[in-house]
Amino acid sequence: MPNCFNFREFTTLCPLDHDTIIARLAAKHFSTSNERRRVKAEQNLNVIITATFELAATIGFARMSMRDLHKASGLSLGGLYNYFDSKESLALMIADALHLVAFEWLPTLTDETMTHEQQLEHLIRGHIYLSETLRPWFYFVFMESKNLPEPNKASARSVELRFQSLIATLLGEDNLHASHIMALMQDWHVKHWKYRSVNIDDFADSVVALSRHCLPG
Amino acid sequence: MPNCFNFREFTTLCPLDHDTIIARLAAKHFSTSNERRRVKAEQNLNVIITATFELAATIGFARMSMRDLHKASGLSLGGLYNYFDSKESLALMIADALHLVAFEWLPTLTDETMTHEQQLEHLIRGHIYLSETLRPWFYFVFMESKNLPEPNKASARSVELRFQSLIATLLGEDNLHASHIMALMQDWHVKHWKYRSVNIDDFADSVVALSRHCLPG
DNA sequence: GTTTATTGAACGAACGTTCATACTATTTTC
DNA sequence: GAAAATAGTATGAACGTTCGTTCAATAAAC
Repeated sequence: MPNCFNFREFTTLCPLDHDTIIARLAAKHFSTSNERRRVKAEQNLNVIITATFELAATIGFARMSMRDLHKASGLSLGGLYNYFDSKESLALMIADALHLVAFEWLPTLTDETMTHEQQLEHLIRGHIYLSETLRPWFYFVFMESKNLPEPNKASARSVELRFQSLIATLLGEDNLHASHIMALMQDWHVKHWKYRSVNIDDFADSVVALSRHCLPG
Repeated sequence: MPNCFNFREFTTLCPLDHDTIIARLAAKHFSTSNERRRVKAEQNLNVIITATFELAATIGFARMSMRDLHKASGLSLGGLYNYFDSKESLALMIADALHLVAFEWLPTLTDETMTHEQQLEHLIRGHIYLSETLRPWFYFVFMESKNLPEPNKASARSVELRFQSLIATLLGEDNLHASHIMALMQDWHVKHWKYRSVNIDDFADSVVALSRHCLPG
């Protein structure tokens, strides 16, 4: 694992975390105005989204009722609707926020001065470490995207395919191997119950090592 | 790919397919009695489960209403309840049937006379090919298990871990690499929209080749 | 004629959403 | 600086709909 970042180093170089995304969402939907109000809006948005993640992970987003969310967040039933237009739009807001923020930033981890092997390692570690920092977001989007309305489902797939193409290019346009690497990386958040006792750097090392066998030549 | 089965050969040697599982379910819930009735019960169970797979794949099982299922299956609203006790028990029936039938049979593909490398290949191809034959079952269980009641969720995880242990043993108790191989195999049904134009034997070849790098020594 | 299976209207509960009302800061008026 | 006016936010009872499920009535099978 020489000359590449580990998880600890990643957290210092990555500008994205849960609070950052919440702040951007709050800024987008509750434009400037008063400072005290902005802080309050951020707090409320935070508890709403955090509670949504917990409920969706245990009983599923579709089974989660607004009354569940009201009880879990502490906000009143009607008050929730100051932060989204409908239950469905809440899911869309979360999915859009992750896609915009995460998958625009990840490709900036590489540049053309690096070897393909180095770029591959940066993308893999970047993806795994970011999916740990934003694990509830990644898990929610993975699980709930499949029954979003068609345009949003298509957009989620296109985001995934775009990242996969990035990897495929490094492998000499080998999309099958690129799919394999995607599956390996995503397993960290999709099946996280398996990895409770696994160190994330060990996991990333292992995926990177396997991915080297996918390089051409 | 010498001395191991491909998908075509697999379909001739595997005793399990969609109709087999339906027949077992029908036999279990509609004991002997009349022959004509048994056939009718099998047909109805078939359309119910097939319609459930389609609806769950598009809008999700939780969003699927009994009226949706009634329209899609052609059975009356009340008539559905001759085949299960509640909506939830329908999901449980499907999950239990797959677990019982598939994961008890898969381990019979190997025996101790084979090398570890051969056993590994048999298990991997067996899993991938079976998940193709029973793709709607595998996809449904993968997607819906996570929000089943706790005992059933735990049982689904234990079934998965049991199969993973089988692989880990072949790798010298390397559970991390065994997890990787599970993730690679499952990608075939979890992200099948990616593999529309991929030949299943090519896919299995690729996973087997990667898995060889996980063998010790 | 008796048994078995099917039907869909009807039920109560729970759903997402709304809105008149109450509250709490901030601004304006004197 | 106190009082009044204004604007922004929070509340939860109430609304119409849809949900999973039941069951008296009906049809089919033996």
